[in-house]
Amino acid sequence: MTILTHSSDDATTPDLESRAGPNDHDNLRLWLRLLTCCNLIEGDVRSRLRTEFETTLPRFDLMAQLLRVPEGMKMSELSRHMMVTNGNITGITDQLEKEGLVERVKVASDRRSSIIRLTPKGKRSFKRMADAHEKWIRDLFGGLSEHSRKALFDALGELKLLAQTRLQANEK
Amino acid sequence: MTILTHSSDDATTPDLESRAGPNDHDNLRLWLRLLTCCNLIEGDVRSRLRTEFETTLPRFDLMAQLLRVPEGMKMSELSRHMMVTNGNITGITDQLEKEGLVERVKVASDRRSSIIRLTPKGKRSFKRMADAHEKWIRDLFGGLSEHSRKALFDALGELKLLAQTRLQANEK
DNA sequence: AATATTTACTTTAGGCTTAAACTATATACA
DNA sequence: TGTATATAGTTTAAGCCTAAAGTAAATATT
Repeated sequence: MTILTHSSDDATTPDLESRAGPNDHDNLRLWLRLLTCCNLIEGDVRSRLRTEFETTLPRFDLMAQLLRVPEGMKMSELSRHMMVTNGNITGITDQLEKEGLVERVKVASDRRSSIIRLTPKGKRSFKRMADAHEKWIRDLFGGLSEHSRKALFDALGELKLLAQTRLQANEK
Repeated sequence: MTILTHSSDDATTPDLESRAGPNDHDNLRLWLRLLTCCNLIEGDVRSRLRTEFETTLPRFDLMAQLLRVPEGMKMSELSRHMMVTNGNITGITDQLEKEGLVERVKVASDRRSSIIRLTPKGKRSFKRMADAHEKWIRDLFGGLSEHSRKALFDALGELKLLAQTRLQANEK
C-alpha cells in the first residue's frame, strides 16, 4: 500500500482523480486514474469519429463487431458482445440501416430473429474508419514504454477476470 | 510487441476485446481490454448506486467533487474537474437541487456565477454512499496482486499524461 | 465612455443508454 | 395437444451527454 501517499500532482489538468484526498485509499485512487484514462481516450476517439467521419462511437463499435463475421450476427449476439441492452442495439441498428450501412436479414429458422450484416457500402465505409482509428490508437499507446504496455496488458487481464467474476456473482 | 499473438481466450464471456482478430495490432487489443475493464466496473458501480441508493453515477460524481470543498465550487470549476460540458453540469445540478442535496448560492462579486455546495442533507447522504462505494472498489481492486496494482497505477500514470498531452495538442 | 471580446451559465436538439413493459415466436412439459 | 415458460426483438420513459446557440455580465480595447 505504498502507491502514493499524498494528493495527485497539482501541476496537471484537474480531473476525477484530483478529488481523491490524502487519506483516501489507494484502490480508489487507482480506480479514478483508470477511469480518467478511459474517459480521455474515449473522448478523443468520439471527437475524431465525429469530425473526421461524421459518425459516433456506438455505430463504429457495432460495425466493428460485424466486419469479421461476413455472414452477420443476430442482434442478441451483438448485444452480448457489446455488453449493452437489446433495446440499444435496436436503436443503433435503425440508424445504420437508414444510412444503408447495415441490413436486417430475416432468418427462416426463427421468425423472431434478424441477422444483421454490413452492406458493401458499410464494409467500405467501415474499413476506412477502422484504419484511421487504429492509427489513432497506435499513435497514442505507442508512446508508452514497452514495459508499461506489457504491464498494463497483464494487470488489466487480471482485473478483467476479477470484474467478470464479480459481475456474474451479482447476477444471481 | 510480444504481448499476445492470437485471439483472446475463447472460454470467457464475450466482450469488446473479442472482436480483435489475430492480426490486429497489440495496441488496439490493449485499448479494448482497458475499455472493457472500465465498462465492467462502471456498470457495476452504476447498478449498485441505482439499486442500493436510488441515484446515478453522475450525481454521485458531482457530490464527490463538492464534499471536500465545504465552501462550494463554481459550476465552471465542476465542469473542468469532471471533464464534461457546462450544460451537463447545469442539468445534474438541477436534479440534485430539486432533491435538496445541493444548493446554488449567488456570489456578490460576479453576478453570472453561482457557487454550488452540498446541503447538510446532501453531505449526510453522500457520506453514506461514499463509504459503500469505497468498499465496492476496495473489494474489487483488493483482489489484484500488490504487484499488479502498482504496475497498473504507474502505467496508467504514463498513459494519462500521454492522453492529456495529445488532447491539448488537438485543442489548438 | 463606447465598443468588442470573453466568460458563466442556460437552453435546445439530437443521439446514447437503461430498465421495464410489450409483442411475437419458440420450446418445454404435462 | 394445450399450457407454461423462455427467448428475440421493439417500444417507452427517463436520464445523461454533447455541440451549438443564446443571455447576461465582466473585462479589455480603443
